[in-house]
Amino acid sequence: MNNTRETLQKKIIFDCLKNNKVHPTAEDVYNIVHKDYPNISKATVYRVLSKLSENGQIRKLDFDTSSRFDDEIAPHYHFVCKRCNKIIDVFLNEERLTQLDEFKQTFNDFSIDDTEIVFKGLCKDCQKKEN
Amino acid sequence: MNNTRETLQKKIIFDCLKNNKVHPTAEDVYNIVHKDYPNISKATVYRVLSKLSENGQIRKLDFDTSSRFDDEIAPHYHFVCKRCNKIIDVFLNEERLTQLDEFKQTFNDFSIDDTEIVFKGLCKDCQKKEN
DNA sequence: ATATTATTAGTAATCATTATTAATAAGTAA
DNA sequence: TTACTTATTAATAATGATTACTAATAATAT
Repeated sequence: MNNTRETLQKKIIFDCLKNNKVHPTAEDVYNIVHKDYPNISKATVYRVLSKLSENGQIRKLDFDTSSRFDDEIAPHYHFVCKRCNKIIDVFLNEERLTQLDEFKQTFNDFSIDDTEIVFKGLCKDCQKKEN
Repeated sequence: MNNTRETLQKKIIFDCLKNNKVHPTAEDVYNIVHKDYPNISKATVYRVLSKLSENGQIRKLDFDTSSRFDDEIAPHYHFVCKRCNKIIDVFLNEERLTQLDEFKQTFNDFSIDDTEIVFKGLCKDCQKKEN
């Protein structure tokens, strides 16, 4: 006997993330699913997103006033534009990943499970507008 | 003519950060300064900390449910213990800083001003307790 | 010293998130 | 299929962090 249940709400919310790869907030997800499923509760969205990230099925990103959610669970990092707040995924190549791993092993005071890297600056479009 | 004023409150709050290098939240700072200056307002603490970080005099850290503030403005990164929530400063040596700079220059889609890195795992003490 | 106005204290308002609770429905067993 | 157990949900209240508001205060230019 399994103590979790497969519900329509969980499927809807998970699918929403799969179809909206823009790092939406819980509020964003609620607004999207609300269009097609107007009686889904906001608390359900928060709870399901929270549970999914606990289970490692999605990632919770905490570099903003409200948390954002990412269906991409492969190791990657983020760039945030200071002007338009756009978020761009940053993947490291093999060489960089190796460097990062080596670096993490140089610490004796702690063991590292997760690494979050956020780059901030101006995206291409906003650089143009700045001139 | 300067449109900002040097107030006792600003000095008290800035000094508080200098004397409490534990990455306190705004609430923490309020509680500390409140002991010696009971009529300082919580809104003032929030406003002054926000202004100081805008001016680059302190750093605002956003890896928690509430923002934390750091008087150390030299480039450095952070480790957060998942168990006891302790925060440890992580400084990169010259070699690593150079690697990071090189990496940042490989992007054509954006320019990078700031880089925030948060490592998460277990600190030495909590690793022991885990066994 | 006076005038101007940036800043503050105190508090209300807002925003994001979590807790509560009665109703619902997923999974199990009869 | 039907009944049963209880995880999950909808709706909403409560909480916690932060910001907005406003009259009073005090830093600085004149």
